[in-house]
Amino acid sequence: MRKLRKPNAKERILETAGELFFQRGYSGVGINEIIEKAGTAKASFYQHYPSKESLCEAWLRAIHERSEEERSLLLAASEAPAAKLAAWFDRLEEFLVSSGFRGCPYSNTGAVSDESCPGIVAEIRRHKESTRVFLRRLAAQAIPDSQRADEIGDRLFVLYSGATSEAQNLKEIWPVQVARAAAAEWLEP
Amino acid sequence: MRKLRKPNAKERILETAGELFFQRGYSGVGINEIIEKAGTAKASFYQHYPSKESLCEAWLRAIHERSEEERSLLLAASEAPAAKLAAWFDRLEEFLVSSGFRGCPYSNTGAVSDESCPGIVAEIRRHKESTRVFLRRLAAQAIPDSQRADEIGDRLFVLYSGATSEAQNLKEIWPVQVARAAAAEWLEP
DNA sequence: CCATAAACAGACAGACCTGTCTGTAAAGTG
DNA sequence: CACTTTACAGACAGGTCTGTCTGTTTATGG
Repeated sequence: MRKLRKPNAKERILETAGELFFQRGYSGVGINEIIEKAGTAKASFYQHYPSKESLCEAWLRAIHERSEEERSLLLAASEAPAAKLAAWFDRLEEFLVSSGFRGCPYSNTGAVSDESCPGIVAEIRRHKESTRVFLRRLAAQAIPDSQRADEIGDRLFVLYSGATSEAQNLKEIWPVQVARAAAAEWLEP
Repeated sequence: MRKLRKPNAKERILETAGELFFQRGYSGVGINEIIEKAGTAKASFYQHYPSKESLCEAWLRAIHERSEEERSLLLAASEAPAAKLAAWFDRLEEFLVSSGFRGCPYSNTGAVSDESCPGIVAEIRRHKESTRVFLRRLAAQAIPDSQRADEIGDRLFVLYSGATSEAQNLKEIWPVQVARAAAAEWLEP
């Protein structure tokens, strides 16, 4: 029986864990399943990640960085701010539909994490605050009054979160469409 | 050693489980802890509830009925619709603060429940749809055009959900205040 | 007073969990 | 070829989980 050694166990683990955490939740997936699906040994896992919690942090950090890139591109684009916002909601809609309405990875993870996982909680806060900043900047591109722009940005943040959450709970897309319509009204006064 | 028999084991279990499920999440609490804190025997538990899942359903049903009562009272009150809505957000704010920003029990439970728990998922949908209807009715009291009232009711629903969710994630109250301000604007055009 | 229902106590099975450990095999590097 | 790094294989400990089972005790209604 030949034993082939595949490189990049760390990345394979992160990739696999990401899919599983997203689909079934952090608490619903075990290390054993992750390493089995990733095709690695348990010893390899603990060589790269000191614990399951640290793997979760790495996952959240990874998807945070990907979304940060997208947002930078969108902010710098030459479209009208309202069009950018609409495109952003379009992306959310496509994401939710194609992933089976699994909702926001951060909120889902936060629902099962308390003060006993400070690293995870910190990643969630970091991402959420960053989302808030992004939406404030986007609002600022459409609204001259900076105080009003911050207020609208915060509203967009809350609305976006609710759309994601309720699309997940109801397995329906209308919350996103309702949110997009409301957001559009805020950006063209 | 005297063995005292306490009546109403079923209710004590439901009460205790409700607190624990709410504080630490459905998946974070085990039967053993519930019966220990409730002061009952395991056999007593399984005499009343066939499974942990059925206990969770009973819990969600119980808090759903309590909130339905509150909503009926609020809808029937003689205040102005905008005042009712403000009062509703006030209640949400107080609830979140006093409970340590634990968020929405339904959304939290939904984050760790998939198609393997159909009863739980059904309870969540039922409550969320009922919340949507409540807010549509409240909107209808302020907005004559029934189509517009439904649209605003749906927006209120999404906004309310986002406020609850992000207050939980950030452990801050401003999402609720932002949502209340936005909601107020919708109700006085 | 006796029969029955409801609650108690707690052991047990069987599965799963995280994390540790020992040892081996393959690849890269000098 | 020797040496080091990386990955594989899998047993193991120690714990938790749900759910079942046996048997005992208390209260209540007829």
